[in-house]
Amino acid sequence: MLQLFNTLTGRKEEFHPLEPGIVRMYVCGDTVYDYCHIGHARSKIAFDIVRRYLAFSGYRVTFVRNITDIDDKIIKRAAENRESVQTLTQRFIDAMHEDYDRLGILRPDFEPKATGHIPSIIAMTRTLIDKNYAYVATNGDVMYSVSAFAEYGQLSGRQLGDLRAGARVAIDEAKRDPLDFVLWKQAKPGEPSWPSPWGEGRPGWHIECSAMTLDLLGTRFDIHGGGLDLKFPHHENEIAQSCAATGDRFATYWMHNGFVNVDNEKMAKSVGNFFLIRDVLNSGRVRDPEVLRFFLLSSHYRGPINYSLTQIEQADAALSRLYTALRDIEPAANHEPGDATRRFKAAMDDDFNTPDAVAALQTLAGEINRARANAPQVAATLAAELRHLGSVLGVLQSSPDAFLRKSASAGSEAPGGDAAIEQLIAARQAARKARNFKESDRIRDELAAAGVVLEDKPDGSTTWRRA
RNA sequence: GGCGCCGUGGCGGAGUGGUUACGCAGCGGUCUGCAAAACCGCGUACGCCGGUUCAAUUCCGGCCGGCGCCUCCA
Repeated sequence: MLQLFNTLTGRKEEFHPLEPGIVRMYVCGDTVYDYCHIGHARSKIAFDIVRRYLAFSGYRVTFVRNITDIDDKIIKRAAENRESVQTLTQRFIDAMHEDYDRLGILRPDFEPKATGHIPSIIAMTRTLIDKNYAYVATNGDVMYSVSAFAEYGQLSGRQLGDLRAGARVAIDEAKRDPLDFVLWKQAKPGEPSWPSPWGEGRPGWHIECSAMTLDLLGTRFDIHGGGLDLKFPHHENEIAQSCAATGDRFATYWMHNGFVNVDNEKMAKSVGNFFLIRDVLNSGRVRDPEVLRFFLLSSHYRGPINYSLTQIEQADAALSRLYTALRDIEPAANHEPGDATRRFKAAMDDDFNTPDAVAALQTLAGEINRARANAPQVAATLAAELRHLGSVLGVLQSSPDAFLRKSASAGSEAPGGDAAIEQLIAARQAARKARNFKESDRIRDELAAAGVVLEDKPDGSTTWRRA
């Protein structure tokens, strides 16, 4: 039985979808004005795992992840670049897809854009005004009145009074309450805008998610996810909007992933300590995108994770061990779920405990290594199990040799490529056959200097990988 | 100021009221022409101080240290 930590209640709860066997989930996506960094990757991978595991567990999953393609930062950046908002956002949407595809993050079933749901946004805003949850402020913006929603603060555990006492609440003359937030914003000259009952304008940030979930998932759905930083105010405001507008309960389970830190500090655009996904993947220090993915799975999704090259190297070593176990084994066509699968499921059922799930894979790799010499059929069966479980985490999807022969250390490429390596290995084989070990060791040293590690097998053949 | 999280062995990182996490690194061994990989074995743990308990890293309280949200943010 799957248990997941529900941020709304602060407890681990048994997971019961609204409709048996069917899960509908929504995850907050990105604002597309720049390239995605490792922090974005973590959130997307965390919920990609949730989705994959739910499907693995037999649920039919509808997965929605939005794109925020209109907001202040986008307008500002487009103006700086002297390009249209549409050109800018499309460029970064394409880049986002490229990055996420490389990381094995499955495309959502629906990937709505805010600008594609303007009529629903306007309709919901009108409903909120009609129900007295919203008002037109003195500056023409439509504001949500937080004091009208009795449950405001339930997700983030905050009291309105405490929030008002906070020193950092912006003072805005147009608001009746400093905590009120914008639903519909009056357009300034030259800004992208849409006609509305309140004049030309554009949506505020929070209303888009409420409108898109309503359009695609209805008034109630099972899981709503996003980064911890979205818990307040974004998700709090979504609840206030959706519950007030529809009278329904919105999402049953709220899930929030922890941050990626650098030197123990949150990775963020505003701090400037961020690493872009594409820069990391292209740095030459990451053998394969799966390494970055595996690194992000090495700690629990709710806790913080510290990004560093040392961590990446350790992830590379650990994942390479799994691939090494799969090498030279043809996985069996079928396999019965064994101890590893039971442990894997138990771990994942416990609020998606990926570190423990990975430990199950490592233990399985050890079993394969022990079985491979004396019980090849057993090894083939276990290898199939390992690959299958790996697919739930989105790793172990390459061929072992292809993975292990990629380089994890930039600048140590052997000249001439793989063909040259094979030639040198053949020359070394000849020297070994003639028991000219001085020459064979010389060739091995030469290859080692180029980052190529040789492994002689019992049958006399030699395989290779990159360090 | 309000709300919340964290502190596990050299590095990461799960977990548990009494029994092996797991990986990386290290040490010893097996295998190997020598290596590599693999396998076998080994080592240094649970921030500090109290309390509860037959027993606490694991529950409770306090302290110290680190971090997050309260403003855009995955």
